[in-house]
Amino acid sequence: MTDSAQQTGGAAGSGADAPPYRYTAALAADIERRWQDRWEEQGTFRAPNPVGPLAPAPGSAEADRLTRPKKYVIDMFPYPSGAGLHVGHPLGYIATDCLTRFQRMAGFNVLHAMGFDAFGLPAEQYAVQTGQHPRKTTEENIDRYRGQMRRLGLAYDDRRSFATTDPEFVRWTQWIFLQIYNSWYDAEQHRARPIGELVEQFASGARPTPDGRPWAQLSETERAGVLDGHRLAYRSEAPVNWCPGLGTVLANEEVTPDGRSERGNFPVFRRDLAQWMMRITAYADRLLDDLDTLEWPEPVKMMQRNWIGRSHGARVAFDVAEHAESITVFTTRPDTLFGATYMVLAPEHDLVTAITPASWPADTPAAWTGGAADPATAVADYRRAAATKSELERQENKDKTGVFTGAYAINPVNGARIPIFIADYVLAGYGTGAIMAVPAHDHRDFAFARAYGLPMRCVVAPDDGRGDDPASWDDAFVSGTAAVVNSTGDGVSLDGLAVPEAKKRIADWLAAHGHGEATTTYKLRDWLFSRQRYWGEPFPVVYDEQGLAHPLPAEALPVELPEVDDFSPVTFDADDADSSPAPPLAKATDWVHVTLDLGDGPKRYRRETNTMPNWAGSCWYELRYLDPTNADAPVDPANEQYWMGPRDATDPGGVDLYVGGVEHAVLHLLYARFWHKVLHDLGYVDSAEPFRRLINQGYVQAYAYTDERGFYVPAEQVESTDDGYVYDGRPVEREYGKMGKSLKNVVTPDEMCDAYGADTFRVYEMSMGPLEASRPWETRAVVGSFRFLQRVWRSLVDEQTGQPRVADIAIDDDTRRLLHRTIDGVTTETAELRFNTAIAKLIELTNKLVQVSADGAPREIAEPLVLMVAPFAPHVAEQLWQLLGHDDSLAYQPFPVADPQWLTAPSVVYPVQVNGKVRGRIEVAPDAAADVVEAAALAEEKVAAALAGRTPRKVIVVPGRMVSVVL
RNA sequence: GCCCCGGUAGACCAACGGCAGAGUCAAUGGUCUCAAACACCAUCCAGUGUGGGUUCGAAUCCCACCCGGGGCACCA
Repeated sequence: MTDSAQQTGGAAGSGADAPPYRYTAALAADIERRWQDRWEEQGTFRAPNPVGPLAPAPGSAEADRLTRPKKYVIDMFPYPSGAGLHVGHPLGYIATDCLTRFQRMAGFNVLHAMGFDAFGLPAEQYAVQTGQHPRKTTEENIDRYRGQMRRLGLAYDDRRSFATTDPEFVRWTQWIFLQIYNSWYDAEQHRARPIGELVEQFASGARPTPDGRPWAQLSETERAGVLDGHRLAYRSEAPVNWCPGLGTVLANEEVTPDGRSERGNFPVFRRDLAQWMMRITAYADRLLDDLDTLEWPEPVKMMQRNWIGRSHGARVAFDVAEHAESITVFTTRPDTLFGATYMVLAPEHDLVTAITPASWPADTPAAWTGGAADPATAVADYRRAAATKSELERQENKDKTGVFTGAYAINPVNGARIPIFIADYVLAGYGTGAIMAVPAHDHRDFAFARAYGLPMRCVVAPDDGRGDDPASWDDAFVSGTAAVVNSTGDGVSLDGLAVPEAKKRIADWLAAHGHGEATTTYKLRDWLFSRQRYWGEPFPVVYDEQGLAHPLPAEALPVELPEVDDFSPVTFDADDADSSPAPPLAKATDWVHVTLDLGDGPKRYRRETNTMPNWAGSCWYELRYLDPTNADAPVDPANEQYWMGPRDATDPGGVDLYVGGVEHAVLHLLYARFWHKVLHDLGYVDSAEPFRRLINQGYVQAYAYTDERGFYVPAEQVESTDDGYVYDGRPVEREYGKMGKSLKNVVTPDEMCDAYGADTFRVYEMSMGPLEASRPWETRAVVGSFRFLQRVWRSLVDEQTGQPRVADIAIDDDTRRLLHRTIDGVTTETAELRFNTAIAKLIELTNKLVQVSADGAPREIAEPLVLMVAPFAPHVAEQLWQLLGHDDSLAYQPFPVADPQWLTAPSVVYPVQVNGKVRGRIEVAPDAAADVVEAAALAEEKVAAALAGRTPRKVIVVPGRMVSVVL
């Protein structure tokens, strides 16, 4: 496992007697440094904007670029961690860089930029430990990232880079927050509108207030409360995910299914706390439906669909027998209402206590009571047991448990008395927290009914031959298409209807009789937007003495973080569910208490001390690249329209290509879509979606090795022997996974640049496989890409003198055909991001070039080869281009175009199959008619022998491909 | 349990339904070298996870199963 570069002291190709101009790591480093400097000096990759500070001077080269079609291609920007980049991180960056370099040459105006998602926990935790300000840590890390990226030759527009922590960026993040705060969702028009328009509706009486009083009679506090019920950003006292171990609350998306924090894996508790929320649920339908307009990987779309979790069904109200209460259930199968034989409430359901009677009804089966003497005890015991069960235990144990409440409900369609249970298989947080149980047609209800001896009633006729007696079934019969039976009651009959029609009829009946209505529920919940952290965007909000929130005016932005001595929130024992959040900003009392004039004279106010979650900046950064220096708006509409606007009526617009890891499938991508849609509704952006096309790059994974004690050993020092893997003379176990410090298997791009140069590293990463595929890192294989570039170099440059050895040497037709086939293939493959096959074709052409270049390289091959290599190995390509006699950078040289004349061969060899086996080959003209080919095939010696005089039943000629003879 | 993605040479990966190999690493032999490394030349290497089906013809399309990776998981 020792790699060759290390054996030679760190730099490949170097040797005491190497020719002075051999392409070695040292020469590559020299070339790379030189071209990186030149690109920077000349602003080579600056993309012109239509308007604003980045608009080109008339008549400049950039002005010409504006006339071309555009491409906007970015990667998910990184959080700059203290560890720097390892070889896995830049996979996507290199891919978009190769693509955009190609697109520039192919005639597009290309916007390619990179920034930093720089708020976040690690810098803050470091600050807590060391006292170093997170800004300082962050800036140091960003500098390091910038250095590493520059060294890879990534061609970004340097004017468009920023960090989300930059005060100018924070200013617009806060500004967008205020736009969201000052908006409401008009469910009739399906779009966000300014809150002022809602106020007008209330004031004019066009929209009644919640309690019917005229708007003018409401107090200021009451009005604020009403409006908070509509604002897209609002404060609410609601159950939130409180994580004592992190000292902050978390969004639902940041909590794992087993109830722990995604970061840190600490326990999370539900607590009622006043927090900022984002009304993302208002956009549930559009976030779901618009997925269809996006070119995204299907798994990502599916994860978002699952997360939004829309389901259509009905709410049905069941009266409780001998009670004034009624219980509303949500069901997706209202057509099976006649099959409901019991009801289940979540243990936490509000009405449980109210409906539980003092004693068990007569004839209550012992199994239903949980062994308790009375229902109240049974319910209390069960609730306690359910509460102490962890989410994980609930999941692992799928056996249905529950207990009878002693109460009965009345089925509205037939008046049947059905027992009401509580059971933890019904979740408090979904639907209404109550279900009607239809054991014959639901797997879960079936299992519960079997366990507790509850009756079943078949109301959908099985069409799989199992018969219509549920007692004889092994499981529920679930069908969305079969016919409904046994469903005639109080003025309604569903018998004979197929399930979809039955759903509709019963919904109409329920609505007409006041028992319910068709409805839609979602798993998606509003987005918790407060964090008790220091290193985040402050909210641009203050509170007056009554506690009413006041947004700050745009001129007051950005609200900057105060300097503090202590960056830590008060953290608690990770299991201390009773603790309460205390944000670090609350300690900055001079900052918190301010005197402001918000229009009615100077008054005392208190600042919001929570900060925004670190998703805020990434919700809109793709817009800021478009107009990074705009001081009047997040982005000028003309610039947004040019780079991201919809292409046609069906196109949502957005970034032309977005590359990043699948781990952001729900969180970042859902939040960013939400903000974008709000900005779209309010008229700030033309595009309806932020990211038109998305590709998830694979992971670069690596082997890690553990010794007999289970400790990781440095992977680079492990050797592979016939007896297995050995470290320091002792056998070690190999495992495969992520690259990371703790696994001691990190390889950095800097090491690869030292050993081979950035161009080699780029070519290697791109030739490892398709972008979407994960692949194992193998340092020793990098040398293959190095050899390729070395062959290109050696063919075109004299290793002794450094002079070009290119000449106007004639090439034969076969070579010329290979050249044009390569151009054709590389163009297609590169445009489609199939870089591995594009590079393979370039290697093939290079190998041919080596063969024909004994006395010098034919210019006819050399020039297009250099241009085609350029997207992948830009530095060496620039150097060669210059040696070929060109003064300008090749960044905007037209990509070679294949001549169709040389794409067809002078003759075609057809394999001839007889009964599926290849028996011979014939060579004919490429445009030979089918009957000519057939005649030639049948006449071929070996084919004729195989035929042995028999007449073929059938002869198939596939033009250009093959001949198949069937006997 | 359900849903995705993937199984092709020792490894990574190619192959519009048409001769399984474009390319890379490794291995083996050679050239160069005092020797090695680098470099170069040459050679070796699989019938495509398994079983069916469709077809003149299947790695490719269909069905079932096995293995690996990922996602969801009592969502009514």
